[in-house]
Amino acid sequence: MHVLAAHPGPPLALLGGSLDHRDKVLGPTMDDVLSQIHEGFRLATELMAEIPATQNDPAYLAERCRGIARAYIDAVRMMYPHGADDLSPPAPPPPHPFGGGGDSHLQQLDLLRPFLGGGDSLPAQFPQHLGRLLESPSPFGAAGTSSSGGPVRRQASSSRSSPPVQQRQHRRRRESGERMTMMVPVQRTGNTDLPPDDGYTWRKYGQKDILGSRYPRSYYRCTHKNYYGCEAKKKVQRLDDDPFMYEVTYCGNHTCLTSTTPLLTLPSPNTAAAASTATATANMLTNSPTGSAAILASGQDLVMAPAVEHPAPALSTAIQLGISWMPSALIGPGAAGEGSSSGAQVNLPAASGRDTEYPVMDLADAMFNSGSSGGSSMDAIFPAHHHDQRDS
DNA sequence: AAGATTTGACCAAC
DNA sequence: GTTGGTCAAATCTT
Repeated sequence: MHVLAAHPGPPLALLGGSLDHRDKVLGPTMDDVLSQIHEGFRLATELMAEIPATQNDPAYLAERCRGIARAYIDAVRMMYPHGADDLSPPAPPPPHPFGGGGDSHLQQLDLLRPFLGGGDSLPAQFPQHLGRLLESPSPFGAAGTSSSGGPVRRQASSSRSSPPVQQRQHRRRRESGERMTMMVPVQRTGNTDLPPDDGYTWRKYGQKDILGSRYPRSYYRCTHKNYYGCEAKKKVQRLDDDPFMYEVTYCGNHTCLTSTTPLLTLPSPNTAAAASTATATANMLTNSPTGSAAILASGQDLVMAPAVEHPAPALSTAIQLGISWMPSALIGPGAAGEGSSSGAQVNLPAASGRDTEYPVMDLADAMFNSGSSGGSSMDAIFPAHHHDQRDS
């Protein structure tokens, strides 16, 4: 369903003209394009098989990623050999009310770049603002949002009594440490009051009405705080002027290895359900709470926020996160069907027994299909997933 | 029963 | 004094 070849209709047409037409002008054939995409997939598959043995060799992995990137970019060039204009659909779909749309193709490529290697792999016709966006290194890490369980309603307890002040622990405020803010769209389906999932497990520990803000701010800390001493926290606040967007501020690093969980998803028939996940994941791909830069999405454009000074996490984490865009089938069956917010465990791929039904074709499909239905094509890359937060 | 959420209170930074 | 971040008992969900 997500295979490019299975989408001869509107999606490809949105790419600036049918390939059939291009064929008539001596351009590459559709078979050529598909072959190129298959090549990218083949390379990606090889890489996945090699990861267990090469995960400690970033140089090698980077080069392999570049090779994969080149394959897909070549596919793009086959379809758009004439420059930047060809990268944009002739009639871009209207922006999605939840923040998607617009330059989705470019954004998708852009968001992938940190994984794809050096800048020389990208088409020269990339818009300048995207180029600037891509200049910063790509820290891996996670960010996110999600809390387990749905909203709970109860009567305020008036009988509660506070403990003596002497028993209160010292509380710090306004930590000056690392922090990163990003804008994340709300979930398009289901309970849109829930902030999007980011793959980590969070526990809400507070909510506060913020002066001048219509919506309260929620405070989360890592679920694994007690077990691993993980000090990662985040604040989630809905924007006044854009109720469909959350401002998520991450503070601290995740030190809980078990929760460095990328969004691992299986393709879902309901691809539109993954808008927030897609964005959250996309943000993960380019940022991290410990990263060097933060992306703030303003409208449809991603805007780079001032960098923060933190090293990228361990390579193992990077790999885990890095493969989140990879064919879900390569990531192992355990990655699918998790609960509703986060906590999926990474299952690094076993070289055998893979189901290659959805792989990079999904990626290519999403890259090349803007979707006239209005949904972000990133959905196809990061389909809806539901995993249970409660992991402890 | 265990774990997560809600929510008023506390407290430090402005 | 105000505000934002955190605590922790009560409550809810699984």
